[in-house]
Amino acid sequence: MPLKDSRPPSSTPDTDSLVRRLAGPSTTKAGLAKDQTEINKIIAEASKGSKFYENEKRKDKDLTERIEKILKHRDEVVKGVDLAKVEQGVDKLITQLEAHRDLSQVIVHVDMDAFFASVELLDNPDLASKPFGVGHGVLSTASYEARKFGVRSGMPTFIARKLCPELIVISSHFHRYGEMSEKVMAIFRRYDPNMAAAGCDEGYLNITSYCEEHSLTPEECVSQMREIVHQETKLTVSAGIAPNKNKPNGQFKLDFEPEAIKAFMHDLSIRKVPGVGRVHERLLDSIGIKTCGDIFAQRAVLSLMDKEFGLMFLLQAYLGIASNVIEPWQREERKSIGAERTFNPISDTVKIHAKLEEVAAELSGDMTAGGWTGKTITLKYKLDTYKVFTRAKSLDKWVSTRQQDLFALGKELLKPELPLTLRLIGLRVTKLKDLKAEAESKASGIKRFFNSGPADGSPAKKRRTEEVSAGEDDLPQLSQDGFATSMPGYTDEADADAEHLADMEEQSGVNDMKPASNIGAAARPPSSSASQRACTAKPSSSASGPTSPRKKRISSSTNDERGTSSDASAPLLECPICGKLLETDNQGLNEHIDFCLSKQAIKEAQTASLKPPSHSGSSSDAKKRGPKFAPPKAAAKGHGEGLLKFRKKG
DNA sequence: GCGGATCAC
DNA sequence: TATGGTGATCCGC
Repeated sequence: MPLKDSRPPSSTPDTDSLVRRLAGPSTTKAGLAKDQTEINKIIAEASKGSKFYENEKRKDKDLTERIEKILKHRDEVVKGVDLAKVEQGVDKLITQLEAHRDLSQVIVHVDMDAFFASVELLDNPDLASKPFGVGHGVLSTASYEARKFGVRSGMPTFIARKLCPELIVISSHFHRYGEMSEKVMAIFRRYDPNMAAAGCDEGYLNITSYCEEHSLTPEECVSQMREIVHQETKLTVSAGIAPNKNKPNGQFKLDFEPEAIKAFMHDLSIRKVPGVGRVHERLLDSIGIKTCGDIFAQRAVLSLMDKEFGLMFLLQAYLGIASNVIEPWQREERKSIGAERTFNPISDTVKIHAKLEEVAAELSGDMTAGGWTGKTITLKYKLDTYKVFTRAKSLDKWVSTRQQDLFALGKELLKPELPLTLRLIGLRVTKLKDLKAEAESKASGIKRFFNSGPADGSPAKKRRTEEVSAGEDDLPQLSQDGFATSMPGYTDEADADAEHLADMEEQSGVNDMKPASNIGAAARPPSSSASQRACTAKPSSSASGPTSPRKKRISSSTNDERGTSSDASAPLLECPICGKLLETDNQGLNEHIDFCLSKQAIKEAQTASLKPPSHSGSSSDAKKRGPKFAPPKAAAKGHGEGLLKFRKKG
């Protein structure tokens, strides 16, 4: 496209939102320091004119238009409505949520500091105090020194060098990260055998039992744990007891008091709430919400526009309430398996097929090693313009795991799309079937079933049980030779630090980042992610105790049938959302609430307890169209590890 | 069931 | 020169 752009670079100044967008998703936020705007400008300048830049510009424009529509819709919806009355309804909901806050569990969010960079430092002390990054075309992490220049994970190296000319770029050593990750996770498991790993450098622990049994305060317990990690691995880890986390090498505990929690949330950027990314941040900003505290002031609008904003989700953020159930990720939870690869743009169909074949080979290997098959196959491709498309097909039978068959299916899906100029191609299989479980159950009468013991719903108790039966041997993978080429997720605390360090590098203890995750007794369910999957070498096994300890976790997702589980025993509690009486303990109730916060449930709760005057909208709302905005209700649970695998290079 | 979006890591 | 990979969820149709 020899298209010329006739305008001088300066004639069309980038909008603020575009400049920020170009800075990358990992710019967690926080009022950008002065430096940050300067840095963003440099990044935007370096990107200017590229296809990537044009694509970001397009997305930014789309979002801007979407926001305009939302505001218009808001003005319409608010018209003639008694907002005070709507607020009263929301206040009732808040009261109910508050009444069921569970502060009984001590949840810790642990996060290794600049993980990849720290491991590299162990192996090469010469790097100490030097600005360096790890990665190939894109950095997966940056040392603290490099972050001072604005270098972040996820940043292309050519831009990183513009920000920091002396930057040292070294390649990744995933095998090492995997080894170290295992060591650290093993230490965490001493404190909570049921911990949930979130990527290879993060995790959530419920230390309630450990503290009791060892007569330790949460702070003592976590200090000790961090010290042991340091002694045994020379790596530092930050931890947040309750809500936030601090780093580097910091530790923070929030008082387990509703008021303290709300005060903490009040000034916390909405962007730090798990589930709120760059897009939702802008949408919320458009109606005056920048911090969790702002949610309260806008509750009437949020209630009237629940569909767009997700009222219950935001109220929980405002209150600092979230799930406090920590469980290791389980194999049954897997929903898809796939592979994709980026390359320099290709138009030649023969060459595109060659790439597709490589991807098919990789997927085949992963499916075979993991013991998976499925019923639906999805082709994904990204044009050289960065626009992404998917094409799927569901079969009558299980997808073959053979490379040639996957390749053939991929070609079939791709055919009607050609000709194309692509920069990425991928394949994914969903509607999975677990071949290992099947083989196992056939072989022996495995009893992987829940002995549903309702009474022991408390995580604390579960913890004790621990039955780790280790079965699993899977192991696999092994990379042959390998060199890991794929970028394993960035992670490493991705972001934030850069900006914070810029203005607060000194004070090591305070800088929270991320999330408001485990507020109070609520920990953010570690989300899924396989992020640094490539890093752990032998994953599975150790990881979670395979045998599913049972317990079927509640999915919190949309419409599952509402638990009719009326087990016996336990007191009766009323769910604030659905009003249902449950025979369970507080913990069980919390789980139910998570689960209950589905679209349907929210709707019921609102009409039942809110009842906005005019806007009762019956059902006509449906057509209201409009941009959608519904953050994950309860956040997914995290996996963490079972899927780490080793990638090889091709 | 499909495709686009958004998000986490 | 040049901007990742894996997996999940939600929504509209």
